Amino acid sequence: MSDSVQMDLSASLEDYLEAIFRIVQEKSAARAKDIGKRLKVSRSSVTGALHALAQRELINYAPYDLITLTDKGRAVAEDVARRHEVLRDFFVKVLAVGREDADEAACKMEHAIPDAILDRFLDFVEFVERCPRGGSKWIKGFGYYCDNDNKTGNCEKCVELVLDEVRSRTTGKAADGRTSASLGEMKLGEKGVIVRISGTGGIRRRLLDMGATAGTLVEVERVAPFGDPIEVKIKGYHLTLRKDEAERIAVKLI
Amino acid sequence: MSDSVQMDLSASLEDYLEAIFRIVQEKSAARAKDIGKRLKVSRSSVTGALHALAQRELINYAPYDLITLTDKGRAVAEDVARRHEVLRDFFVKVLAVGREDADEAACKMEHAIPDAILDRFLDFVEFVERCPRGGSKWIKGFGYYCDNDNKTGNCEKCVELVLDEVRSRTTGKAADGRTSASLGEMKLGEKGVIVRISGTGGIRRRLLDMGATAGTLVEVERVAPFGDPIEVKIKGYHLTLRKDEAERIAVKLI
DNA sequence: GCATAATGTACGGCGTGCCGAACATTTGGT
DNA sequence: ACCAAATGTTCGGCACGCCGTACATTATGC
Ligand SMILES: [Mn+2]
Ligand SMILES: [Mn+2]
Ligand SMILES: [Mn+2]
Ligand SMILES: [Mn+2]
Repeated sequence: MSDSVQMDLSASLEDYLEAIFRIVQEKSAARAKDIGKRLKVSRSSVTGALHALAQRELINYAPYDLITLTDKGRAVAEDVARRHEVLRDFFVKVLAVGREDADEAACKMEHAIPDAILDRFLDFVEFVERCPRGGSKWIKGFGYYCDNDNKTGNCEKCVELVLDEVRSRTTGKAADGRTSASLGEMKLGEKGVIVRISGTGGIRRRLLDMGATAGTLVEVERVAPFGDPIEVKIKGYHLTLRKDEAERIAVKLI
Repeated sequence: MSDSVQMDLSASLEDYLEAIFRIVQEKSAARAKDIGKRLKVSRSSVTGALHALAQRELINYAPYDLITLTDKGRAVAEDVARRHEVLRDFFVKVLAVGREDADEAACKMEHAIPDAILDRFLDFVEFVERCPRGGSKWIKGFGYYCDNDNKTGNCEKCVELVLDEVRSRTTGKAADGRTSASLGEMKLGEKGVIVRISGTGGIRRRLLDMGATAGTLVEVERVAPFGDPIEVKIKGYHLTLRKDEAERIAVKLI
């Protein structure tokens, strides 16, 4: 359900690949020096890793040349980055860990987490995010529990927060009253739940491949000037859709 | 707050130490063969690791002899085991992962998790366990969410479960109506929150060292025939207390 | 263009962790 | 007591992954 790409890379090589992926995102091509700096490793170590990655056909590598990812390499790198992000989001959004610490820990643990458990982490974060609009109060109960040493009582405060949440629960409308839409109409930062996927093109395939069916949470991450393309996060994956593709996906706003 | 013992062992050596710890728990002394079987590693690899551990004074080792842990070794092993258990408990109790998978994942990730985040995991599990008596319904909401694909609606069912929980919330009495007690009076499996630590002996010190103050959750894990000694879990640590020590710790049952 | 700096690579070395084969010791059955 | 099986150790070898040094190439300023 989750993976599809497995390459059995060492933790070290996964980190090199992830670093290249990030650098390419920023600068379109990576240079050994940047990789070394990012991973706190010497230039000669980078060369060694590049050979290993090139031999596995994960990067395009010629001595002294700029480094880019092959298609296979990008797929693997995206998988690593997804593990990183799912863990980090859990640490930040559920455990209320600071972004820096969360990133550091995620980058250590991403190499050890099995797919099935990663999926659970993702599900849990989504459960927390979707249940009530705008962030669950009961998860705020945890924040209260953490911060205020409210551990002697029987968690009155946290139950109170849950009650607040339930009382204030809306009927699932967006701020402006819309209750359903197509993915193409959603605005930056809005979240929704997939209701139907009408199209028949490659997108439908891609969505099904990653297990995104009706009920799956979608979040709009980026929108280009004229609303095309639109970047969404689904199941921890970042997906770029053309406007006409996005319009074929019916969602219910939450 | 959490650690106190850090030895900078490799993941591999931590696993050897943890294995020895477990085997000694079961059989009082470990033999190389059992270690190898447990870690799926050859006998010669075990010998190598034993040298490394002996050199760090973590095990008592003489060629051909039985293997035991030094005090330092036991302390480090307990720390590894705690990381393992905190993670496993989170996977099982919060993410609803099966025990086997949870153990396997925990044993991979235990080597990569920072102390601060481990503490958060522990806090989160305790938050879930303590909030309402007998396991939080809202965490059952997550189970429901996972199992039944209840993802299209706006989580009505899970809110319903939270409401149930809030309605049925009791005032914090034990099954037989007791509401407070000393740790010495608690029965197997009961949970409570520390209210006061009267003693002045080593226990007070030990509890404070691991950050257990008023408000800390306690669970009774084992009780010897005449209620002495009593084994409790506090902050992920397993603690064995004499009856007279336990009686000096006032708790509120939950 | 050319000197010089910046960057990249090759190589040898080190530490870790694993293995199998050969050898050593202990254990257990007779 | 003795022999065989079980168990433990040593040794050489391999794969990683890192480093520093020396050397090669490329970029940059003049
Ligand atoms: Mn990493
Ligand atoms: Mn990472
Ligand atoms: Mn482990
Ligand atoms: Mn473990």
